[in-house]
Amino acid sequence: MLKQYILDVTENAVKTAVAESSLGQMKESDEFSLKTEIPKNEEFGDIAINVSSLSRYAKMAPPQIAQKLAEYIKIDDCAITTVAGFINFKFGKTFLNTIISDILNEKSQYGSCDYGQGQKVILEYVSANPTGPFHIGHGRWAAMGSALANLMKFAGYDVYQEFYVNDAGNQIKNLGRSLYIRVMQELGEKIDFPTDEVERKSFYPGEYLIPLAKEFVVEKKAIAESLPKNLNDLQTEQLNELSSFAKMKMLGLQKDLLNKFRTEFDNFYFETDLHKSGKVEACVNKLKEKDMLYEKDGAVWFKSSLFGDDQDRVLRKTDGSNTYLTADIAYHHDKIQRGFDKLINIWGADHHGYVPRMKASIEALGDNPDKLEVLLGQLVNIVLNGEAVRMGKRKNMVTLEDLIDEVGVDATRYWMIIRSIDTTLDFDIELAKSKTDENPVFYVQYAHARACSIFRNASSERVNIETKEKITPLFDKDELEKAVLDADLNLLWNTDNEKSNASAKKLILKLEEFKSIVQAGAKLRAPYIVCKYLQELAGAFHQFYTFTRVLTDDKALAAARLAVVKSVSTVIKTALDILAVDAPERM
RNA sequence: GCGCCCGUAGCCCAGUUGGAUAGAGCGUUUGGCUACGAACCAAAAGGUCGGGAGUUCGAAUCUCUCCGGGCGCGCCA
Repeated sequence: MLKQYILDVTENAVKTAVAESSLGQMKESDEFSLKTEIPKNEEFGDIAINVSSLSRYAKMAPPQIAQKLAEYIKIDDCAITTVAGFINFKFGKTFLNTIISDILNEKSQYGSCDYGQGQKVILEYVSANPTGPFHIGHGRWAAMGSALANLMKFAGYDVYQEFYVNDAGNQIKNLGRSLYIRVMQELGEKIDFPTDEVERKSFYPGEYLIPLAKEFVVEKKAIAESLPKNLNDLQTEQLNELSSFAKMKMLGLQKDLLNKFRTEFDNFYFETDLHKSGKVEACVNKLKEKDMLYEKDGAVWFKSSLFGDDQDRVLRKTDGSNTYLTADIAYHHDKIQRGFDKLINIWGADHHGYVPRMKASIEALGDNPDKLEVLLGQLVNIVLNGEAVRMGKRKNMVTLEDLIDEVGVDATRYWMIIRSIDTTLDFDIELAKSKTDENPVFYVQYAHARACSIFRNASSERVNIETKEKITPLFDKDELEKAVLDADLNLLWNTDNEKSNASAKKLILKLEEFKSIVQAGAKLRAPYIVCKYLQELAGAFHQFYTFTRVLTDDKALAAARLAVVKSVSTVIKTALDILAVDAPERM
C-alpha cells in the first residue's frame, strides 16, 4: 500500500533524525503518529504528510520540521518537496506502472489483504422473527451484513454469518393461532381476527398467512379437518402443529428471499434448539454459581447493573418461564464457547437499549465484553414521489420483496449500503429505479460496461457508421490478453497531452487506493465506503476516457492503455462483488 | 426526565487518529459528440459546518450547554 509505504519511510526518517538530534528537542521516547492525506492542490504532490503534530516535541516550527525531515527521505522515482508543515510526495511513472502490473497479475485478488489476520468473527444479522415477511429495514441489515461479511473476508477475517431464529415464546403461539383462523376461513368457517385493538395485537392478521393456510389444508389434511370450531377449544398439540408449520413455511420464504437478495448465511440458529439442548438452563446455573442472580417479587433477576446497565433485568418471570433475554444471553455465551473472537451483531437502532445488558451478561460470565460489537443501524424511510412514507404503520408497510421486485436486486442492495449505518436512510424508489446519472449504481455499472466495451472492441470487427467501412480489429482475439499483459507501460507517459497524463495518473492512484479502502472499510465495519470509492473510481475512469483515446493505431500504445482499462474493470468488478451487486459487461 | 443516533451548499450526503483555501453527486448556468458507449466530460455560481461557550499552535471533528429531528427506556420478542 502506497500510503503505508510512505508512512513507514517517513516514520523511519523521524527516528533517524531524532537519533542524530536533528529534530530540536524531540526525544526517542516521544510517541508520535503520522497520517497521510491527499493534497487538495494537485500541484503539491500525490500524497502528503503533515508533520505539525511533531512540533510539540521538537519545539520547532512545522515548516522547519518538514524541511529537516525531507533531507532524511530518499525514494527512487519520487519527488519530495515541502510546503509549510507538509512533506509532499510526487510519484514517478515507475510507481504508477507497478500498480497496473500488480492489478493485471493479481486480478480478482488485488486489494485483498491480511489485515484481519484470520480473526474468527461471527456476524449475526437480520435475525427476524419467523412470523411474517421481511420489511424494508430487514433489507438494510441483509445488504449491509452480507456486504460487510464479504468485505471483512477480503480483508483477511474469518467470517461466519449467522441468522438467529426467534422461534420460541408467545409470538410463535400467536402465529399458530393466527394460522388457525386462516385455516378455518379456508375451510369455509365464518371466523375472523378480533376487532378489539388490544386483543388483535396477539395475532398476525396480515394476508400473508392465507397462502400458508391453503397449503396446510392440503398438506395436513387430517389435522385441518380435526380442528375445533372454536379457538378456545384448540388442543396444545394442534396448536403446536399449526405453529411449527407456519414457522417453517415462513422461514422457508425468508430463506428464498435472502437467496434472491444474495445474502448467504452459514447457519440458521434456532432459539428452540438452545432450550432443548439445555444450554439456557446451564447458562442460568453458571450465572447463579457466580452469584449474579437473586430473587425478588417471585422472579429471578440478573445483576446487570453491576456491569454498567441502568437496572437489573428479569431472567425468569413469576410464571416460571424465561424472558427473551435469558435465551439471548445463552446464545451469545454459546457463540463465545464456539470459539469466536469477535461477535458482531447488526441491530436496529430501536434495540440500542439492549446493548448494555448483553455486554453485562458477557462480563458476568467471565468474558471480555468488548468481544461483542453491536452495530446499531438507523431505520429506513421509503420516499415515494418526494414524500417520506412513515414506516411502522402497518398500512404503509412495504415488504422487502415488493421493493426488490419494483427496484431490482442491484439497485436495492446498492442503495441499502450507500449510507453510513448511523444515518437514517431515505430510500427514494424513483431515484433507485432511474437509469440516469442521478443514480450512482448506474453510473458505476456504466463505467464497468464502458471499460468492457473498449476491451471488446480492441479485438472485434466494427463498422464505421459514416463511411460504412470495416474497421480492422487492432488485435487478434488470442493475442489480446498477452499483448496487454506484456504492454510497455512507459508508453502511457509519452504523450504531450497534459490532461490525458493528469487524468491517467489520477486514475491509477485511485486504483491503488482500493487497498486502503478495503482495510478502512473492514476496520470501521463500513461497507458504504466501498460505494463511495466506486463512484470516485468510476468518475476518474470517465475522465480518463474523455481525454485519452485508448484504441489508437499505434498497437503498442493501445496495449498499454488497454492495460489501464483492464485494471479499471478488474477493480470495479472486485468492489461490486464485495457489495454483491452485478457488474454488467453490457447495458 | 434519562439514554443512543443525526443536524455540513437549494436537495441528498462524504469528511478515516483534530491539520493546507470544508468536498463529491444531483439541481442551476455555460461549453464539449464525423473514431473506443454523450447513460459521459469540462467550467462557473452556491457554505456563519444548527446556535453559543470551552480545550488547542490549530476544531465540522474533542468537552459543556441550548435548539431541532429520529429511536428507545416491559416479568414483549
